[in-house]
Order: sequence, then C-alpha cells, then structure tokens
Amino acid sequence: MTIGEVAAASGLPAKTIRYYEDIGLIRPDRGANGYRDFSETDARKLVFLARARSLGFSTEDCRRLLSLYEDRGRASADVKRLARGHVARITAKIEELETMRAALDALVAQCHGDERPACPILEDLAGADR
Amino acid sequence: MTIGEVAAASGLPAKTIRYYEDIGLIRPDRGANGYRDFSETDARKLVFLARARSLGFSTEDCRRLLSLYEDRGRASADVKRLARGHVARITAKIEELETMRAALDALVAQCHGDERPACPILEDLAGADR
DNA sequence: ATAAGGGTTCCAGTCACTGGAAGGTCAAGG
DNA sequence: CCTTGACCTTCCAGTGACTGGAACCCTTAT
Repeated sequence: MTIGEVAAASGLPAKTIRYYEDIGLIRPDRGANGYRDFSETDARKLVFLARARSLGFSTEDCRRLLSLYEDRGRASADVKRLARGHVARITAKIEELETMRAALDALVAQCHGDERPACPILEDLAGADR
Repeated sequence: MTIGEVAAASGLPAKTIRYYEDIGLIRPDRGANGYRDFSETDARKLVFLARARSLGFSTEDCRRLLSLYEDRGRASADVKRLARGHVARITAKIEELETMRAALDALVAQCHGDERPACPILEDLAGADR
C-alpha cells in the first residue's frame, strides 16, 4: 500500500504517518522507486495509533501500547496501569479547566458588558482584591 | 526594580518575564548597566499577566486584555466578549476530555488487569469492533 | 583577589504535528 | 514522445509558551 492508501484507511494525514516513521512508531518497507510500501500490519498499527491518539495518549504512551500490543506474552495489568495513569492525567486537566471556568463564569456574570469602562473582569486580573 | 524583584512580586519566573518582553507584552526600561528596570506599572502588568495566564488566557488574549486594561475609554462589552470566547474554548476542551475519559473508563473497567495477555483496551485500540 | 549571587544574551529543546518548497515517479491522454 | 496531474520524496521552518543551559557581565562582601 502507498502512504495515500494507508492515510485513507487509517484517517491519518500522510504527513503524520511520515512523522510516525520519523519517531520510530512504524517502519514501512520501501519500494524500488523509493516510495513507502505499507504492509497490512503497518496499516493495522496506524489504525491503532489513530485510535490511541484520539483517546489522548501521548506518542510515548502509544509506543508502549504498541509494544504491548505486539507482545503476545504481555500482562493486561501493564496496559491497565498505563491507561489508569492516563485517565488520572485527564482528570487532573479537567479539574484544572473547571476551576478556571468557574472563576471566569463568576467574573463574566458580574460584568455589565455595556459601553462603559467599569469592568470586574479587568479589576480581578489587576489583582483588585487578592 | 530588577527582574528578580518583579519575579518575586508577580510570582512569574524571570525567564518568563524576559519572554514577555521578547513578545512585546511589556517594555521595561534599562539601567546604565544594561539591567532591566521595572516600573510600578510594569510590575502591575506582570501581576495582571500572571493572573490572566492562570485563568488560561492565551498570550494573544493577554495582549488584548492588557490594551483594554490600559484603555480608559474601553467598553466592558469588549472584555466580556473576549472572556466569553475563552470560556467557550475551555468548555469545548472539557467536553473533549470528558469524552475521552468516559471511553477510557469503560475500557479500564473491562480489563482484568492481571498477568494474562487478553486485554479489551488493546482490542479496542486495534479496532476490534468499530 | 575572589567568590557568591545577581544580571545579560543567545541557542536549543519541548510536543505533535503542519505548511511549504523543490523535486522525483507514474499512468493517462493527445 | 510529450505533457499534465496526481501522486510520492526529502528537508526546513513554524506553532505556543515557555524552559534549560552555556557563556559572559555587574555588584557586593569577604
């Protein structure tokens, strides 16, 4: 398969697939003309990567997940631990964003939003109270 | 004030303050020895920036917020619109992360997490069902 | 004289791509 | 045979918001 074909099959841009080769996530063969030649296995790995990335795993996590995927003797505990760590990071990020949103919502609610200059949002940013 | 003093006063690392000068958010004077010399106004701007960044505003948003802050004839509506847009981006991000977390939680719950290789997480990533 | 603890600049790296330039390859149509 | 267009190739640079480090200067105290 050419890069265009695996791109269509995996939903990943060709640029991204080349990048994944650069960082060693995949190692497609090369044809006589220098074109990359993707096997079915490569195509499956790319689908795997696309899904893992869409779940927010870092590329380093993807590397570990791929090697677990290919390791027939793996322990599912290792996969689970990795996924749990990722969930924890996502949860922390969500909490951080919710804290921001709560503060912003409160400020937005206080702001008249008219043509006058008085603005509780700017006053907060300037450190009026804290 | 020296950079170390405004860093302590604002809570921002000196490196970050130099970076903010690089991108034109602040323009401190220079002393005879070449050292930056921060005015009270600069110090106030840095506090403002630290707070705005902690609320997740981008540096470009910060630039706009600073110019509104300094514009005595501003309309609070402009500030509010900017803040609302930011809240919308945060909300979208939270939803994206919640979607990921829900999918991951479901997978983690299904995984035995023992020393056997069978793993619903990897099966999902490989595209078992979808 | 020197050492410590500021300050300065500039360069490189982070993460995961993305855009663009310059050029090679291939199949189809005139 | 030539061209056109759609592919493919490599390499370089940029994104955002810093952060680390090297190499060097300034000030004060010992």
